[in-house]
Amino acid sequence: MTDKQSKGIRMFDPAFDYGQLPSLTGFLFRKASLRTFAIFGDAVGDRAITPLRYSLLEVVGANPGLQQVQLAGILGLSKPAATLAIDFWQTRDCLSRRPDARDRRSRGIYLTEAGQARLDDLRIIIARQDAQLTEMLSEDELALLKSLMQRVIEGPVL
Amino acid sequence: MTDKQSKGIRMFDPAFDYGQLPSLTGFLFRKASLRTFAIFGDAVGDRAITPLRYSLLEVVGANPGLQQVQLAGILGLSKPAATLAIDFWQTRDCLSRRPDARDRRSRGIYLTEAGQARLDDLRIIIARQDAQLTEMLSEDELALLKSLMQRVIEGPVL
DNA sequence: TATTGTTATACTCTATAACTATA
DNA sequence: TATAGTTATAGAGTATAACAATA
Repeated sequence: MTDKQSKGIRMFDPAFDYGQLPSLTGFLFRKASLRTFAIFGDAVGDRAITPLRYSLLEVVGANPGLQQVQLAGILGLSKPAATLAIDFWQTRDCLSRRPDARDRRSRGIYLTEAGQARLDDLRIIIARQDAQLTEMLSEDELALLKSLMQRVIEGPVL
Repeated sequence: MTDKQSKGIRMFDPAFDYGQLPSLTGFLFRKASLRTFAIFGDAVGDRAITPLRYSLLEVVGANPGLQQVQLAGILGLSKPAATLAIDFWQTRDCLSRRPDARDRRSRGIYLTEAGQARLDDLRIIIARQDAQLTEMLSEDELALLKSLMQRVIEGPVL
């Protein structure tokens, strides 16, 4: 690979045959995720701030005081992975662990002032890069894409 | 997490606020990829056969005799990662490395007979699981989703 | 006994660097 | 000198198991 910038990542090389891959919706999702991840990194600048870590900050901001096990559940992480993700932001003075008076085993997770400021910044940067990701679609097409994606994500009604 | 089956993975817990995450197309792609990966695993049975490893088999099947560096480029892998992915299938008698008469440094990658049979099986299983992934969409909606996804993946025309 | 959170440990995946053999 | 492929090694990221404190 000669170019690490997202613009340089070619998704399909027309010189080769990809078999049935391009006809698989799941394969398209994976490719779209890769492009998302690439331009996410370009936009945020700091490669340490991954989509997962940003998600953690976003969820804490929207639900102050959650327990670590709850955060682990929401983000689909094991307890140790949640511990480390929280450590990441606490090291950077963006999150704090506060003792819970009612259950002294658990600790509520909160944004610090710096964390709130960081989140405010990131929300803007990331909303902008997300718009860039879909800039080739009209407003109607984007709304349609999102509603179709939502249905696929939620899965079949059993 | 109490249920590792794909059906048991709930994508959004209505008890919590996800901030701006659900409005980000990139976040939806990531969720859709996770669901794809989960039901891929369920469908294939063998957890060692990842989407990447299946992709390798598919590309080799469609382009017999490619060099390893070419495969690495197509799949977005480093050379060592390509070596290991090819090793994986060679160990299972599905791929073979054949010397290239014109350049004795390189080796062409080919499906073995067993590899062709394995690929034939996998293609069917995976096409079926892919259809399952989008079973809540009509044929027209699915076609629309795919064409929108294609455009997002290809990126802006610069 | 069960649960919250941390630490210890191991596994997978991927990368870069160093190496061999060719070109 | 440069390239194809392998091996050595290291760094993320994640998981399970064991542990301490508390319920």
